[in-house]
Amino acid sequence: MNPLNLLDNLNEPQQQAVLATDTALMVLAGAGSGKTRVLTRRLARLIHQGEAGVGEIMAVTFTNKAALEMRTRITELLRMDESVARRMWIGTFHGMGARFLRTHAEVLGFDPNFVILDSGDQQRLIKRLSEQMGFVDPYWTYKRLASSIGRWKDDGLGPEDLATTRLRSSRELQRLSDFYAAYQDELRRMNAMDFGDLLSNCLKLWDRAPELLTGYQRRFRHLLVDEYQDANKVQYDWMRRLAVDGALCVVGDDDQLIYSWRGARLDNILKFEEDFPNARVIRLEQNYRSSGNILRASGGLIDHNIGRKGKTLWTSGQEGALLELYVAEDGEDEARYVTREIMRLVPGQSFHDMAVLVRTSSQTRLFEQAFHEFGIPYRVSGGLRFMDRAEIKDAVSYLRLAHSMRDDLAFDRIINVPSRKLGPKALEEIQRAAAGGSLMDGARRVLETRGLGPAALGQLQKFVDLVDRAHALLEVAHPVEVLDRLLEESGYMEALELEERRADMRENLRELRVFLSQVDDLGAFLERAALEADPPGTEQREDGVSRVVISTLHAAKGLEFPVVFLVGLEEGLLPHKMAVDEGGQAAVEEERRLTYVGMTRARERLFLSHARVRRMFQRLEPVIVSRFLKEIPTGTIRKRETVITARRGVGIPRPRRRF
DNA sequence: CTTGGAGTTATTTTT
DNA sequence: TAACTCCAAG
Repeated sequence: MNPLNLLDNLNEPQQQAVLATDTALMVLAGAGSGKTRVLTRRLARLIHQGEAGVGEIMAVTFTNKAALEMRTRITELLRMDESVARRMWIGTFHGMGARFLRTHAEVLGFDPNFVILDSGDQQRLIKRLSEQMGFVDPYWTYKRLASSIGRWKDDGLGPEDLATTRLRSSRELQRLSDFYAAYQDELRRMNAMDFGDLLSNCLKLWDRAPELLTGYQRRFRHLLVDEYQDANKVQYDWMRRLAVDGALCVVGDDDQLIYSWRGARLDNILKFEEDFPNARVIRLEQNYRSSGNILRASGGLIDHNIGRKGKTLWTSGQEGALLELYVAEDGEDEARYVTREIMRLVPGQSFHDMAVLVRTSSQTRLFEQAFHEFGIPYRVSGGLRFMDRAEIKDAVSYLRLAHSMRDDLAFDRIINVPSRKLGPKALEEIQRAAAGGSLMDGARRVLETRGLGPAALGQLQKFVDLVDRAHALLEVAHPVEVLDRLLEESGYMEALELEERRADMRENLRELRVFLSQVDDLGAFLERAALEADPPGTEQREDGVSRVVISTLHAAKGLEFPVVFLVGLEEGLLPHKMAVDEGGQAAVEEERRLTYVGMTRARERLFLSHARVRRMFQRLEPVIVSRFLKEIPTGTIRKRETVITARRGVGIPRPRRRF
């Protein structure tokens, strides 16, 4: 497009949102109202008009996918050179945080090559620490500890601030506060930060060195925040401090707030006008995505939420087809139904125009199986991610340890993988020898003092030598070579031979190798490995094959498809049992928003379904239909009769009546 | 001491 | 179903 026509094909409020750059701006953008278009045009215009240089704009998103998307669209819109586009600060909150903190790590007493812990690392550390400290409490499982600490960080609470939380007793308050503080000490000792630290340490950094903040405020002439409704306390503070009044634009939709479990607050939308008194608010309510029926159905559903700002989407488009509801016998039948419909639609639609949206990642398996059986190409997004696979984490841990010897979590993960007969007792000895230093140093000391049996010492020596050699090799060789040597000489590849899933694992490691070969700096690689669950070339798999997308509802936000299957509309799943049991009314409203997000992904056809019985763990449980289904206006849905399969009574067990 | 097997149990969503 | 704990063999 000619940059001069940046207002083409925009409606009145959209144009205003592109042009209003004199005061802070909040755009309340309903689903499908052209938000991304407005956002990219606004940025493109700022650059094109010379109101801000390419490097003076910051755009923050919540997911790497969204960041990449925005970057690509602006680059194309302005026909930017790759080298120029690179200078735009477009990324996730966490990515930006890491970037600031790497640059100024020493201000906070960290080494610039600090390690970023993912949630798995965090959990393992908390587990180890709670065992060490004798923190035993049936309620405070290490998982609960981990998620609570994460949540406190999201809420901007340090160990000293827990008094404001709802805890059972002052004794508990003290214990948790002590534990939280010990956890933070441990992170510091390891030169590590978890996800929450990437944000809260930025605030600390700016407190300690205000001139840095001033510098960045001057630098970033415009700050743009996407999916603003999902910002938590720390992200809000982060954003508010970085943006000078008038240089800020946030875009969000209270009906699509689906991350309150991570600290997102509706409050942010309400507070915006208080914190930026001159702020303008623009509402985008014309929907360009979905048919009238889909809009009416989803609008009827979301109307049942009490806590919302309220807005009414409208379209000038067609009513379109009615939604279809299918009641399946069980989960397998539901998957077969979706398969049949896809086959039926496929002459007119490409596979990649269709998506199956699920509440939990465990639901994906049924669809993968059915699609596999019927030869339907598919791609799973959300759910178990590339970087979470055991073999990938192992390989990355080897690299991490070679990169930073202080990375105790990496050490801990791989010291006995493959088995070196160095079990818990050996590790305990190493830990003792470390005496507060790193495990790597502890290992060296154990070797000096011969603090283990001869066989174990031999193995330990080999391990330490391997890491030392890899560390030295990093100076002169490409990381890929280092990885190859690590996996080969550690015996990891050999041990893989004994694994049952070795073909998969090998393939995954090969993909990791490809990804690694594309970077020239191990630090940059590890950064992305920590922050991006699915690095490019792994998740995207751009092989040109058109594939049906299977996605969790969370991962589907921001996407759209001509055909959407929203499955598992059952109590316990949607709304999820956890939300109903633990979160009460507010949590159910969030589940409703999640359903709303799913429905509004659809452009032309929306298929809903649920089963009559569902296999929960071992057991087939009778299903109660989702309350949300009843909240959808009846005139918008057509109910399809269950197709009675011939195998009924043979292959499909009937729900057993319980007494 | 380590390891593998048996038995048990608990299952959301993601940076 | 996978992830964890517990226990006995080597």
